[in-house]
Amino acid sequence: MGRMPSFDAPVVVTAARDLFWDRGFEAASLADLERVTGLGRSSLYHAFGSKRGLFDAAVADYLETVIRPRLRPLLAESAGRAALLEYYGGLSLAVASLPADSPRRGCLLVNCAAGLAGHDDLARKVVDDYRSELTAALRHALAGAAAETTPGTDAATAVLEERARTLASLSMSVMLLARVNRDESLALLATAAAQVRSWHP
Amino acid sequence: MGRMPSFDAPVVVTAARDLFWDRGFEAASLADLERVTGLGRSSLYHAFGSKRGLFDAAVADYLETVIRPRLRPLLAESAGRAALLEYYGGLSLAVASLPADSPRRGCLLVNCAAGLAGHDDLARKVVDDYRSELTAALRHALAGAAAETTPGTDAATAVLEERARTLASLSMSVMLLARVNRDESLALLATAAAQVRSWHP
DNA sequence: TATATGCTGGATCGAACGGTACACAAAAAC
DNA sequence: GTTTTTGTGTACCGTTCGATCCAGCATATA
Repeated sequence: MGRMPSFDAPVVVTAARDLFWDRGFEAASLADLERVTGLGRSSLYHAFGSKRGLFDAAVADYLETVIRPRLRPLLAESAGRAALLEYYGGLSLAVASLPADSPRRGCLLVNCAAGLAGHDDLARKVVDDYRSELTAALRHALAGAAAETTPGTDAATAVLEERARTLASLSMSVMLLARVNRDESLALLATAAAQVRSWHP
Repeated sequence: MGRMPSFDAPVVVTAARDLFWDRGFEAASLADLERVTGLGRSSLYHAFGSKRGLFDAAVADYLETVIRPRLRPLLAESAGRAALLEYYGGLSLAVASLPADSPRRGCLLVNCAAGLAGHDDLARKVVDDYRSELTAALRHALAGAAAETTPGTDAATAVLEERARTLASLSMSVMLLARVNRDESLALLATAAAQVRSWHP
């Protein structure tokens, strides 16, 4: 009973997500959101309640369609050295192939860490959960790699933790630099891959 | 000829700098700037021309009074292992001692990288110059450390470059995380110091 | 077809935004 | 003391912000 929405919700969220990705939460205006989604204010507010509601939906979409597909191979049972190197390869391809004016440069959540998360506890938690998830995925693949290259010896968990933390931080810096200096971002990705190779030759 | 300013310019710039540091360029309103500086709009515009002019002055002050004093020891003739470890020690102290609601958490320029620098070429250049300066300082101290621990052998420049890039990236991540998860930020600083120790035992 | 329900377009809201105009006050120059 | 130059306070500019309201329309249910 009642009229059906004339838009496709996932498409709208994706369009909004790319705008937030590019501009950040505050700098993305409702006029911009109307433009990129093709929806009027009424529909936007009816469907998402507020600008923040739309942003939250965009973040959820970002995690599910951008972040997790990238991390999934690192979490596979068999993940190890090769999965790590493919992770960096895929990231390099993405950074290198994006046009300079693409809205999808860097990472929505890394940008969020420097912006919203400074004063919004909810946003801070989302960003920290992302960091945690990224670190866990890298840790898992590092453990697998250690089992491959030095079979039989359990890697010291302290070493594993430090390496995972290091790689996660390098990934975040890569995303930060992607908006500032693409060549440096790519060089950093190469450095991260080289680090993995030196740990697991 | 003419009236003297009734304010101390460096004090005003410092106050504005701390606000920009905390909120970022766009989220710091003129009303906020009036409040923290104690000056009226007229005086602000008369002295700095625009909000952006004040921001640029704040960035210059930030580089000169916050960044460069920290990097200077790394650039000393004698800089090496000890200088690097002291650099991380100082950073740890700063991150650990700042109250959770301090405006001076993280790094103004790292925040800028995720915000303004995305669409402002001038800001992008300032941020990239900062990255370059940070990397150069770390590279210099790493070269010194290599000369200390393995005297006589010139360190391979490629290795030096990768290590400098890694440490610079870790520093930027530390600043990013300082606004999100202080404990993780400190853990990352400890990891960076441990990395230096493992390279130069 | 009648009705109930929910989507949509457009107008509009009050608040906040960055920026400006101008009269006045104060101090240096003469 | 007069003049000249410059800083300051106040009021206000037009624009944009996120958000809301409401009339009208489309459609699933009965």
